[in-house]
Amino acid sequence: MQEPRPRRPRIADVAQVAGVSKASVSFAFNSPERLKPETADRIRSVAAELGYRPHPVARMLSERRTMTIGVLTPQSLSQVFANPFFAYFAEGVSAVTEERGYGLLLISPLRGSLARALDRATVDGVVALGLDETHPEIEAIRHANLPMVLVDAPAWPEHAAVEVDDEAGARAAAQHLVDLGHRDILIVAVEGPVAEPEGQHDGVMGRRLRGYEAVLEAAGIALGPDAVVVAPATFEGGEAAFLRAWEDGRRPTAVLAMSDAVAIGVLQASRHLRLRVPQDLSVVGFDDLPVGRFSDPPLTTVHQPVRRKGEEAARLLLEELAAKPGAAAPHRVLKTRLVVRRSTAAPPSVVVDEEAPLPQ
Amino acid sequence: MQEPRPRRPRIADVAQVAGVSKASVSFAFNSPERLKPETADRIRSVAAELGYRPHPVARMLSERRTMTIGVLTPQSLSQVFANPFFAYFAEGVSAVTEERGYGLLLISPLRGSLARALDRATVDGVVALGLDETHPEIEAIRHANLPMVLVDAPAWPEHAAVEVDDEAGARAAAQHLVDLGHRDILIVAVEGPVAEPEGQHDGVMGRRLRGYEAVLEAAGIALGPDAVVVAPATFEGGEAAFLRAWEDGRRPTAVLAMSDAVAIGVLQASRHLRLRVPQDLSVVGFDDLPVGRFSDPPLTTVHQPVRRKGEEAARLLLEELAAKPGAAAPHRVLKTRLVVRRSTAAPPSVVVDEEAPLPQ
DNA sequence: CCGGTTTAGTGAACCGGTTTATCGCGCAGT
DNA sequence: ACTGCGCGATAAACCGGTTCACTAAACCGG
Repeated sequence: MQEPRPRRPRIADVAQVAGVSKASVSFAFNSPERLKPETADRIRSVAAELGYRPHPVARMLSERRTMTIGVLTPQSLSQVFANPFFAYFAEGVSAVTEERGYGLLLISPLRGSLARALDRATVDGVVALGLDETHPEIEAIRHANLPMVLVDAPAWPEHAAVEVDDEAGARAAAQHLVDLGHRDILIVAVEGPVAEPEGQHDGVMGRRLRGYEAVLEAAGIALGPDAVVVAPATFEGGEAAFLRAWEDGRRPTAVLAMSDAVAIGVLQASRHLRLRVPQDLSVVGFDDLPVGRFSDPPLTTVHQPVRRKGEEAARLLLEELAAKPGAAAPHRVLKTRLVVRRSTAAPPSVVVDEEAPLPQ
Repeated sequence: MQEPRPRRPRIADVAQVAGVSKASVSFAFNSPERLKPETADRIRSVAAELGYRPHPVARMLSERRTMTIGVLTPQSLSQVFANPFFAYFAEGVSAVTEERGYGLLLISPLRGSLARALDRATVDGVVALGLDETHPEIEAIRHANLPMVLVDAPAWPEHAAVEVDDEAGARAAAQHLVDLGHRDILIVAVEGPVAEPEGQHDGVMGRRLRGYEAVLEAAGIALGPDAVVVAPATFEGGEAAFLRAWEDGRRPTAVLAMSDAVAIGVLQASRHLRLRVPQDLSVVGFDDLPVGRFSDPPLTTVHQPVRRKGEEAARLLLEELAAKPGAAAPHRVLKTRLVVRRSTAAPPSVVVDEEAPLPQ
């Protein structure tokens, strides 16, 4: 049994019943000081009686703002949510949008097109996560001409941006393994939104890869063709990728994973394979998500301030919305830092050496 | 340097430049068959030149639909995102909304009021997650008179609902521990959106608690005043709650956790305390989130189809939107099922008995 | 009693689209 | 020559609010 949804009362209905003009009804809600208190009260009580609520879309149209901001992702939402990174990031942006009274709209490709989704999105501005310069619709998106702050994307000058020193973080991770004595290291990259053109990695993952490579090459470690495998940025993805590499005959002593989710998948895979971490295999992640503290062993990883990245991006966007146009677009680069927990150690052979002491 | 954001071209501008009426411009986009092909082309090219995109809010207003649906949560978004359950659920709803061309708006309390947030939300319908009958604003929310499907909430008849047999799931979990021989079991409940009135637990957590209690009491296990502790539904929450219980002198042989996130926190706490799971402590979770497969040991838990719950809810909502009003409100109850992995075993004393064989 | 300022409230324009009813026109049929 | 029809396009109403400019009445001191 469904009560027949009655036509929604509009402002004119309230006005008529209360015997006032539309304007007065509007004032009763938005500028009560312009009305005699008892008039305002009467209008409000009529409104309540009729069950009137201002139509949010109409309000948006005339106020010329939506009071909602969008989070744009080039992947489909089900992919996005499968990566715990996103929830943590969203925690950050929602913390500030919520406090400032903004709603949050998720924007993902609509029938294959991100530009189309953006066109349909009723937002005052957008924080774009991982929107690569090479995205096929980049021109259309730029064209939308919305206030936008870019996160984890090669900055282009007219928009504010917040990113992280990925390359330095990657170097720290690689250096840590090299210092421990590892020479055979498997890199597990994560798939971007779209396959990046081979050889011209410019996104976050490209930068991390460059960091890894720089250190390994400096240490005289050659990177064979099977040095890097890619996986979706999920637990399952990491697990499958490592098992696949193992089946292909790879026997690394350490893994550099480009995300914690993937790293935890690798941890699980190594359990299947009866490899002890860190004795038989070292694993280092990237991101430092909360879940990394709760894995066994706790994950050595590159910390980046994911939640703060979200907050910062939201903050920059809201500032841009408040500012008169023409202001400079700030560009923040946050720091990364290696946090060593328990998933890394010297490689097996070195351990053996230590156990059977040799002449120094 | 910001190019001075020029006034956004509107339909009238395009009409004027193209030398046609507003209606024709509209038709060029929405009903091209009503125009001579070359006219439509010309209009579209003028539009492209001017960088015209139909204003989404205006479009919503006149089409009288927003093509977006809301996900409503009584907690703040930063809390919501901290619980991996939500991401998994959202994965489900976004999978179907996305496929059907709907956008997704997150609705959480606005300056303390969920009703206010709902009033400002431009959505065609809402899936409400964990909206309790006892919510202080329940009347106002009902009043919004929006198509709504309730998830994990005591159903009220005029709305579609999808839930899960929480009590049966809880019973299965408790029975599993009892069968293994546990007698001293700590229950870790999770905090709802608002503190539920003591003694009158009607929400999901209340039902789970009833399931646990029924089995334990049937097994002759008395529940002391310190039998249940509560925690936020996060890794950290579970960890802290167990450590606190331990400090208070509790020494259970098993833990019934009302969520996987909490259970994984307990796993971590037990590592700190040098308790081996499952030898010294058994842990069973609830939800069966992906992360549970990746913990060490993999988590014994009550499976509920979280992702499918999201899909189902979204599907019901979209059906309601398409249907003429007056249709019955379906009410789905999905099944739970215990999945035994490696975090549960007989309690320590029993293990000792087995190691030192006794007369059968 | 008068001119000027407040106060309370109104009418109409506006936000930017979609859609319905209508209209002018060229053409075929009688 | 007149009618009817279909095509292509349009004018105007509508969606449901906010706000600007204005007015009528009440209030004020001199």
